[in-house]
Amino acid sequence: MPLISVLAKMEMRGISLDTDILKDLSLRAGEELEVLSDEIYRLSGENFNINSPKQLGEILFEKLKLPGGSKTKTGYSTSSNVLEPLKDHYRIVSLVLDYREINKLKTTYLDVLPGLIDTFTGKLHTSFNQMITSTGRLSSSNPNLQNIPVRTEFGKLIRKAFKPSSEENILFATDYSQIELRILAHYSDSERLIKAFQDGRDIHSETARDIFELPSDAVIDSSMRRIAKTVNFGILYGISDFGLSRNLGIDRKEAKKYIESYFFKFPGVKDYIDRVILEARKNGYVTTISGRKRHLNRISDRNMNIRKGEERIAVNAPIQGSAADIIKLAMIQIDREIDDRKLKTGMVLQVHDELIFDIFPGEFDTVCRIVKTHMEKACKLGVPLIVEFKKGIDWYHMESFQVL
DNA sequence: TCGATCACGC
DNA sequence: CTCGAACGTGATCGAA
Repeated sequence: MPLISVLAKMEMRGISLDTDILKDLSLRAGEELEVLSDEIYRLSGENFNINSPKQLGEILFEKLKLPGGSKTKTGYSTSSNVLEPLKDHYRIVSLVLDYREINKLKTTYLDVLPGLIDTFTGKLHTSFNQMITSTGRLSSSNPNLQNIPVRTEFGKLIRKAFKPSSEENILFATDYSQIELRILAHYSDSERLIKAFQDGRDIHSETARDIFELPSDAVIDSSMRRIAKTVNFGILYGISDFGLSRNLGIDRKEAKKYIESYFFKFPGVKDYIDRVILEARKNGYVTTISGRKRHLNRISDRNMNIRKGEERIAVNAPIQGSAADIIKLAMIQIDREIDDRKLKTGMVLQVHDELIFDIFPGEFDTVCRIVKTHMEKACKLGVPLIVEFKKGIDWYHMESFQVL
């Protein structure tokens, strides 16, 4: 039953890393940083440490008098939340954001990962920690391979360096489709949510139709879908009108309207939230689908900030934690079957709702079946669990495909 | 050495 | 009227 041996095997197996690719990217990043910092200094009229939020804040908000005053006790906030709205009006802000992105990638990944390759195995070996998180998720450290960039194009290039263990092998990635929203559908027993998943519909577009009160055949444009997607994520995290308004860049009134119409259309979700908070107050903890507890000792605290914070945790922990339970069960079963069949293919990474395998020649079809079956049947919910598949010669060139 | 800030992932 | 997303790891700054 234990997961620990599965994790141990993954850690020992490691993953191949092409350091030439990272060295090349690091060089490019260095040149780009040079150009960006020169231009930032020119526009500032002086040299300073761009990596120092204190110095940067003083340059932007005192010397150059950009709008957007102080925010923290230590001085001006220069977080991307603050800088993002300014970047179209002030070139220096746009350059700073670019600098931050490139510098992050260079110092956290490009210049660090090659030095962590094990001299004996020639591979990268992470540590998967089971005893760290409060929800039951795994964490990964030294190096953290659960936060390899994917969002920006330059960041995604880093994934070209992650390769299967030989030229003949294939990298294979599977991920649960919307597992947390499916768990919410299961717990809330929301008729509309369950129906949407049973019919295999795009859940964010469906949500958009509901909160904007559109007919079921209405075409959903990208901005409506984006709003609905943010609302869905907000629900999972224990939503508030303030949080949603900040995330969508709209005023609080409007955010409140979205939330109200969401709860009107998905009353089961509203009930779930109320129910899980009451449960936390009564028991002092909430539980996941396999019975893991998250203690919430301050759920009835007099301080509203603390209380609201605990309530958000009460809403989110059963969802995030159950997703963690489910993928762990799948990992154990997949590992056992690979072992029983004496296959050489091995699991190499887990990224919360995603598994990555190093597939050996001749084992592809077998492994696809095994992984699909165990992931989709790991837990019986009120909605189907669906898994999506990708394969490729490295972690960048991944192509979707169907497993029947 | 360590808290604060920032940014990467889900 | 407060504060303000859930869960992590890690690089860097700068005060202690």
